[in-house]
Amino acid sequence: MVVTTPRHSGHEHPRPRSAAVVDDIVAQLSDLGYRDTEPRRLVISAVAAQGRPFTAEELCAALPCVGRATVYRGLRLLVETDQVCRVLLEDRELRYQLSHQGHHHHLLCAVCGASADLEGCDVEDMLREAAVAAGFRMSGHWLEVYGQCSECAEE
Amino acid sequence: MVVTTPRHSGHEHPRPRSAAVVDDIVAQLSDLGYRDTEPRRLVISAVAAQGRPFTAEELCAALPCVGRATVYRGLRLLVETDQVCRVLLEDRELRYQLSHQGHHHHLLCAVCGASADLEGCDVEDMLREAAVAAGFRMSGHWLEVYGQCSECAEE
DNA sequence: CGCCGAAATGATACGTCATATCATTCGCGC
DNA sequence: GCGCGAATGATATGACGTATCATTTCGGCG
Repeated sequence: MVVTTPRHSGHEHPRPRSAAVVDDIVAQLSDLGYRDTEPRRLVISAVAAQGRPFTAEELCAALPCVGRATVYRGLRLLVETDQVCRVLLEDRELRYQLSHQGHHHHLLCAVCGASADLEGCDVEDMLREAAVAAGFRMSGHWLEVYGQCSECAEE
Repeated sequence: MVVTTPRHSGHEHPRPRSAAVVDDIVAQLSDLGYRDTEPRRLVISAVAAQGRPFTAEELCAALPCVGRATVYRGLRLLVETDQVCRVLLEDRELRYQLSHQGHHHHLLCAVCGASADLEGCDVEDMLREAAVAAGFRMSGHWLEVYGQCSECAEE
């Protein structure tokens, strides 16, 4: 269930755009029984502020006032509740980013680190068939695609 | 270039089958300028003796007489020369196995750890097209498929 | 409002995995 | 054999993430 953020009735407050995203996520977590805490909001806020896939350590660095363990726990919670998805770089470095939809895969720019969602590509069925041919029952998969985004490819 | 192991002219020696594989790999490394050393042969031999994807640590444990650094270096060399390929489990654990062919993907059994090569499935083209649609130039990808092999699925 | 139990936090210790360092050894071409 | 440079291995280092546990905080309830 996707809950859209309720609009304020009056004029716009000078509140950062991301605040709405944070409130939205906090509300969803609240529905699941997770508390609304200051450090957790800070983590979510920092996640929402990232422009591209980031590492857990980067998040820790961006949140010097929040304990490392809390950052890691918050990140894990967000992944488990599908608010954040994990992406794997070519060198096996693990990064995170806000997830915008259900299951999907990522195109990752090896130069600038930008990511794009891979659309109109359902490898799932293809993989399942190939798995069956090998006598396997497919239960999951991991797929990342690497390349260069249009901007970086120009240079 | 694939070099088949020369057969002995006479009768079969009681030499393990894997010895031929080891000789073969050592010969290929030699062509590339890498020396034929005792510890390296031990590493290759242990790799060839594995029945399924294994971790670097397992290899270290199987080779108590070889230094850890040497095991890791040997493994890295084998990966770089395409003698061994890396597979990634669902929990991000990295494993290795002898590679039998060029670029391909793996089906991994989550129960027994067995692996099978994914045949007749060229996701490459599909991914490349989807990448182009997103304005990316694809340069590589990482794909692992998880499931249960026929034996483990029965239970 | 104030209490209380459970959840959450954070400082820190710990564990794993892999690489860096560097003195010593060893393969191998001459 | 000789010697040079590759290879080794004991060890330090470091990245990354979790476990522990005393303390704090949330939020439901009377």
